[in-house]
Amino acid sequence: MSRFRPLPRRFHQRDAEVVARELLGRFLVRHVGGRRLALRIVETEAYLGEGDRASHAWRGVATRRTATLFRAGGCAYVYLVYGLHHLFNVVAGSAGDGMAVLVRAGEPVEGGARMAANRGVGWPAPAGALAGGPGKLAQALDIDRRHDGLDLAGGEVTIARGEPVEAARIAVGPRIGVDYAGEAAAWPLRFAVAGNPHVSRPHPW
DNA sequence: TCGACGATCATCT
DNA sequence: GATGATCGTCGAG
Repeated sequence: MSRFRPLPRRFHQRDAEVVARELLGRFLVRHVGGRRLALRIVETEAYLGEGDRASHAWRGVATRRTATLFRAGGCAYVYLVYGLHHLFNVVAGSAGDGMAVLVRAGEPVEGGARMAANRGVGWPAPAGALAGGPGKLAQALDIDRRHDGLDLAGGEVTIARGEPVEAARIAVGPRIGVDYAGEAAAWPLRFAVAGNPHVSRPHPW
């Protein structure tokens, strides 16, 4: 009996913006090598699919890389950026939507020492050093393209229940690193737990 | 087949 | 604030 109970698949099968808000405060749990690593999600971004130029799905058709992005909500979408970093997303919506939520930052709640080792930093680590950014988060949890397409309702990587964050405590702003996306770059689709020190950029709002 | 370019991070000035 | 690392993916030819 675990303190981490997975959320049902239908939790993720809603609009990406709703899922992005409601993922705050939940747990991202990784089972590896007989150990359990867990983060409390404190920062997310929504990618709306076709029509959202910042999304890998903006043209509306699946490519080799984006095939899992078009599946039904509740599975992982993991890819490599800049030839260096893996980014972990939760696929949202229904099959064909191409919607997803990028998990940008988390607060370590279990397995911190192991995450520090995965990251190559000392332990204890300062806030944000382990998972204060999407590339760091994936590295801390040893997540890479092997996990692309995995069901998040139970298995190596799961999203578990936690205390949802009330709307008044959610900071909203434009997404990071999508300046190329024209009008969509300014859309307020980045969500964070206001004032949380593990967020990927210090007091961005 | 080739060229351009990232949903980033660490390190430098 | 600026820059280099580093490679899979995609669209053009």
